[in-house]
Amino acid sequence: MPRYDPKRIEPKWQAFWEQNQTFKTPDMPVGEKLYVLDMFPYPSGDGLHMGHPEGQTATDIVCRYARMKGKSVLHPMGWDAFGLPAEQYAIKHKIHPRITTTKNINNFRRQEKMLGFSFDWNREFSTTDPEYFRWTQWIFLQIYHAWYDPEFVWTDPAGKPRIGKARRISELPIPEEVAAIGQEAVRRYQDRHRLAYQHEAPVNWCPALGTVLANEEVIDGKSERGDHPVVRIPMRQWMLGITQYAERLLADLEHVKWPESIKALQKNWIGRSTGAEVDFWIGADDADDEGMEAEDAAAEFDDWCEDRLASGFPEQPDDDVLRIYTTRPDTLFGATYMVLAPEHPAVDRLTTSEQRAEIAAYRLRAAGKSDLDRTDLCKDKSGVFTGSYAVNPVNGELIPVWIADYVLISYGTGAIMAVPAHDVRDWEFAVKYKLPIRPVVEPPAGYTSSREEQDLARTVDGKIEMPFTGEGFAIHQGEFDGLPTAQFKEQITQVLAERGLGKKAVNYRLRDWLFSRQHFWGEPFPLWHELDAAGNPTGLMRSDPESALPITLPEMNDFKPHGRPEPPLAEAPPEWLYKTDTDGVKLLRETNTMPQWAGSCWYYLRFIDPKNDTVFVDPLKEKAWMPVDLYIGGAEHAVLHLLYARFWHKLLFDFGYVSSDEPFNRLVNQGMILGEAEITGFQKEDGQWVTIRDVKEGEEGHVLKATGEKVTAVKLQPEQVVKQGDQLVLIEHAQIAVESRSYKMSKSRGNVVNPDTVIDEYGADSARLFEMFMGPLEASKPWSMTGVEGVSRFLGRVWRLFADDRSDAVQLHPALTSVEPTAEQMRLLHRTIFAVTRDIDMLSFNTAISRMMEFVNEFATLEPRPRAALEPLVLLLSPFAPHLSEELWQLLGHDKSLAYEPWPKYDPKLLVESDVEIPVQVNGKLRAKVRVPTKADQETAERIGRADPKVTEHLSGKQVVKVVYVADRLLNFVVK
RNA sequence: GGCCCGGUGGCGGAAUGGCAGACGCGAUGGAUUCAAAAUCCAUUAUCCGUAAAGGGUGUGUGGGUUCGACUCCCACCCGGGCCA
Repeated sequence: MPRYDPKRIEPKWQAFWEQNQTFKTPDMPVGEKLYVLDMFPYPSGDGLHMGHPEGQTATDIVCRYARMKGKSVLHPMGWDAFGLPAEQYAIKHKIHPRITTTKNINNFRRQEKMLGFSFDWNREFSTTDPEYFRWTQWIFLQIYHAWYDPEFVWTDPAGKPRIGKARRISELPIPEEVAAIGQEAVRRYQDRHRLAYQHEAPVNWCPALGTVLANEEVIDGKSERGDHPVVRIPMRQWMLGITQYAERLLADLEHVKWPESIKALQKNWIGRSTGAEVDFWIGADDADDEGMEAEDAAAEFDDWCEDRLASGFPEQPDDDVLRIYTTRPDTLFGATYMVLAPEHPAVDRLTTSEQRAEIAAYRLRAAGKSDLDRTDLCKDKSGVFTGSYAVNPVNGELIPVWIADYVLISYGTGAIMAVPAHDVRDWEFAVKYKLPIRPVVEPPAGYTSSREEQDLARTVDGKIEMPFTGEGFAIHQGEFDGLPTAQFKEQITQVLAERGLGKKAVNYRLRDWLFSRQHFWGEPFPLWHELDAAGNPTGLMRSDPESALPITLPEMNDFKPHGRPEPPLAEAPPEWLYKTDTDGVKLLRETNTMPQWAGSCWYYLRFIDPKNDTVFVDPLKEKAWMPVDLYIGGAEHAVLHLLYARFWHKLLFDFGYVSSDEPFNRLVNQGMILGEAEITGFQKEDGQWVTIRDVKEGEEGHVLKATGEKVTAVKLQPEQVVKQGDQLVLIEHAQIAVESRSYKMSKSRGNVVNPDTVIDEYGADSARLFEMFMGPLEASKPWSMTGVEGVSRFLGRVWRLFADDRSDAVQLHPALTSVEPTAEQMRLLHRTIFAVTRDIDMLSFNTAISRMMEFVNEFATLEPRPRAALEPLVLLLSPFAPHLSEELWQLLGHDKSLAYEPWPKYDPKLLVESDVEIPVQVNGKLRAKVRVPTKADQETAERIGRADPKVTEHLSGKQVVKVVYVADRLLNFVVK
């Protein structure tokens, strides 16, 4: 009596697919191509979590379906295996990351194979394979040897005119004065313009752990592990010039089929704003002259203005000005002070001797804070006066220059003009330090202040004052009074530009990409530092030739922190670290490694041509398979991975290495799978229950809102609670409301569901089917073991539909015969084919499964069963539950795999019935249902409708004012 | 604080202007069985009605548009995510 037995069926078909290379993809597509990609998994030591099979089942369904529709499908899998966790594990357990990585990959592969996905495993690779990172390094060299020419006019291979392009560094025009100095000056000039360049940037250095931490490992200025203080210290870093692509990364979002929410996230991240750059004069830097004498200053300022009128606004600001960026140049007249970031280079020269000590102390404190802490609006603003003044270019007024950590060196120019009347942060700061506040914009009539503005209200001389940050009309600005903000912005920018004092500017929140990490387990840079005779770096670089790639990691067994912020590779053996070039110059290898993002920036290209050892991807194959048609993964990569990959892709496009300007045409984010729902009640120490509204989550566990008294969370069973109104309450104490929600799966919460367990108990087909049946792909949904049991029961019913579970051998069910299906059965079949096909096309897998359940429910107990009507179900089900379907297909007497069997077609004629039941409403209320011929005209429908006794009753004595009739949908009488 | 997503039975969800609750879980009753597992059948939003027939209410709250609103518009409340 063979029951549905996934343990027998699933390994059998997995072996079959592997032996027969069922899913091997041809080098070049035959006919229509479809490239379906899952986001690159990081093979962690924990194995797959339930989110992996969710997105991957969705892509697998799409792929299996597309193959049956005759498309050439590329569906690969590989591993994003460089990264911190393996290295930290290595430090702790003294096991080389290569070993743990291999072990983790093997475990991941085993789990993936157990789920029966139709990947072409011949294309598998890991980012840690030298043959892969050889090309990661090669692409880095393309970036390194490039500069961005924003004005370059060209035509792309598709014939589209374009402006702006990455070009070879050798094509960079060298200014004559630079060329005149000599070759070294030219090299340094080129280095400043490369798309990969070095820069002193702050890193999160944790002295106690003796290591540099990633931003996400720092929480509130402390290390995530160990809670040790973290300081921001400047270190030489590699940066990639992604900001050069900001405009294209923004504009091209319009051309991809991505969720609007993800596009919005990327747009926010890029953060384009328009405004003006304006120079505030601070006087020439005289060592002996501290501060400005008012009269002298006025005269010198006039001279400076005249010079500027003649010379125009310079590209780079001179030392005698502070350049600021503002989105509100219309408020220049309201600027009453300036603020520099504590790290701003002009701080030293502006600081007067009496302020020096205070400034120094403040800068030290600011270094200990992260950017996040500094910009947090809830925090108190703080700052220190430098003792110096700058001149407001629009009115010649002297205004004090402060430093404050709410201004970030990395945003805009690192300096702002402060307009307290029209900016909440400036307002807070001005109020605190008693700086003048001067309104220059009047709110439009009927304006109500925002809550944020109201929160800052203060009373001066009996009048309430608060900042106004919106747009309005200019006041107290002489000739400009009355101008609306938008218009005034334009005009003042124009005026500043004419006088050489400012210019229109576009600014991005997006920063250049900090591309170096002080870690061992990453791709080495193919770069060398030149050393002088004394062994010190000269600042000049040499790159490895392409023939030297891959640059592999040195053999090292000790990665423990050495107490200095330099990377672990600085401790590498000398033969790896040093060499002498052919011209006798001594070289030191770059010891930073690339960030984990690097490997995932281009893996989708390598899958197209994974074994190629002459190019990173063959151009013909690239053109044939790209772009990725469907890309599914978690929303956690909405910004960084997708932005970085798009950036690399555009650069490769500029150089003609790839044929499309965007890599991922359609993107879908699968929702998170949460743990099973938990019901939680709260008890005080004396065991008294407290209602959820009185409880809040404190620093350590839950506390009472009113008193802060600790309460204990108690896990409850569903039988202990009952729904009352819109809340759940205890059955025993109806006034006590409890909490019911599902949490993200996490080890600490102990609610993690392991795919291995689910497969062991119910089989891969049930696991896959349930993940799809739970709800819409994009939604977050709680896991449920009884739910898996439900779909498992469904598969059992499908099994018994075809297989005889009472015989000893596996054989067809005797009730399955060649009996002619009825018209009604054929209509159900074709409606099911139609619905399942449409739902797969819309990635609406949960409803597709429902339709198949309805179909099966209809036939499950029928005897005899018409084989002709049932056989197509196996094909419909096969993308969802491939093992069971293959087994049934074989049982039905087919000797080939169904993987390439044509997808069932529906007959549109069979979708419509001869007559249809429609609701009859009177004044919008349902009163009867009547059967009318399909597509009946209104007259017929109305006649049948009126004839219904219920309708007659509701119409009697009333006057019908209107009849609404929608064919096949409804009939509605509007009566008085 | 900003942006985004969501709020429908005991639970997951279906319906995107036209019969609210498809499908599944859970629950209840029954059949089969010596018994169980498995399987099958029936009921299952809620209130009024002894029951049936029938009727009222109902998609977070309040308003609006419409013959008709879970669906569209406005305001608010709550939950989640991302960013600050």
